[in-house]
Amino acid sequence: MKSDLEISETALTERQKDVLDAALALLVEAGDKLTMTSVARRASCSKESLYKWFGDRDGLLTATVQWQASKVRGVPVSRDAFDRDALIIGLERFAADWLRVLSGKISVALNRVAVTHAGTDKHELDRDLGGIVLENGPFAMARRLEPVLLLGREAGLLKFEHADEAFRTFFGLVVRDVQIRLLLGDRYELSETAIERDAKRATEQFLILYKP
Amino acid sequence: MKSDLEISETALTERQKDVLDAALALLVEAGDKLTMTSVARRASCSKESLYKWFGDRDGLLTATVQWQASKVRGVPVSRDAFDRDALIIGLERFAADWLRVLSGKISVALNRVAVTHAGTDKHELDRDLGGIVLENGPFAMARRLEPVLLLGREAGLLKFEHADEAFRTFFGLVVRDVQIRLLLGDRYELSETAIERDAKRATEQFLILYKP
DNA sequence: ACCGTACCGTACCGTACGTTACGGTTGGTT
DNA sequence: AACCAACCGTAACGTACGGTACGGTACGGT
Repeated sequence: MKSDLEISETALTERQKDVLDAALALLVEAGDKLTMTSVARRASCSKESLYKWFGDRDGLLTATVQWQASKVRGVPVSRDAFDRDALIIGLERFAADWLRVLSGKISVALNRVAVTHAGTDKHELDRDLGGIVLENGPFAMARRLEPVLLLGREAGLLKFEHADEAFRTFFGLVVRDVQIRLLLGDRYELSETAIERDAKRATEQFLILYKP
Repeated sequence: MKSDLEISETALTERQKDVLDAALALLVEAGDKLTMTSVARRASCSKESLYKWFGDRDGLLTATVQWQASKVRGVPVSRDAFDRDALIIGLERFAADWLRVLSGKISVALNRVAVTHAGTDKHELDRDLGGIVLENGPFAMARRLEPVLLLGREAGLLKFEHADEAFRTFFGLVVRDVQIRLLLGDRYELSETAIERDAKRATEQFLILYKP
């Protein structure tokens, strides 16, 4: 191993990453009917290795979700030159990024399996798919957006009491019924132009609601 | 049979309704790990009857979802004396009703199983759980809200181009991240006062965005 | 009294899949 | 060369569960 300094970290070998990518692809194609055998076959590895590396089926699913989550890290926002245009650009980019992720096949598949799992007890085990998705989805978005909102307020461009409330309203304006419709299997293509249009609209509406 | 005139209709006997209520309760408790045997035991009926009445497991699930859907019919809005207050009352009541339903255990359980099902191919079979939930959830809400919005515009209280777009914004302002968080298993209690507060807030925000 | 219908309870079957076990191959170390 | 660890492929095991079959009971009609 190269750097084993982290405390209790992933430390995935390349081989294991390949396996997780295979599992991810399978999850997108086949949903939760993904089977250990199918993953082994797809990744050209033995089931024994799967069990050695990931413990059991849940461990594999968890590792897969975390692996995908580790791939989508957001980009921060620079603090200097923060004026109204910068705020608008920032919000629009957030909204568009979010819609793009949300409507992607991978996100839909992952959210589906996490929702499915959230129904079957055995929560609290910190290996909790729903928690992981929540943590890397809405919550991560909130954390990333919060500094932007605070900067906006600091600069006198926004007015709100709690950043959390403001974020959740922005979330609603951006996502609307898109996610639930996709999760429920509604055919719903979101073109790039539609995404950008929606991002602009949500941002405009947000600015109206939270203008000083 | 009493009246076999309908083409392909529900025509549930009382006994069958009892069974579906049992299935519903089980679905709330156990999620999708509901098994034919458990339903039979809970409802004190034989598996043979389950298969005779509902065909197979999917048929039972579909019937259960439809049965629940048939129970929550909305109340219409009267057309006369439609002023600004009536509009506000109407919107707030819609929002509060919706939040109440949405955050209920039954709704969460049903949406979970529908999302799970939406991942497993065999769509398009018109016996489509996702479609049913969508139809009786967001789409039904849209149909119920549309006349209110149109009345509001007619009365010069609202300004919008497409009622659908306006509805979806209202949806976003009301639901925000509540539903996805609940579906993903986030502990999130929504008290009655919180519901009413949120309904008011969403309505206010909506009126600001769509004022003439 | 006899029969048909509808139903309950339960035993049973087939299969899919999670999990384990094992024999064989490869590649690096001594 | 000998050895060992890691891994592949596959066969096998156990079980949960969807689906079916069948015997037994209650009841209304004739």
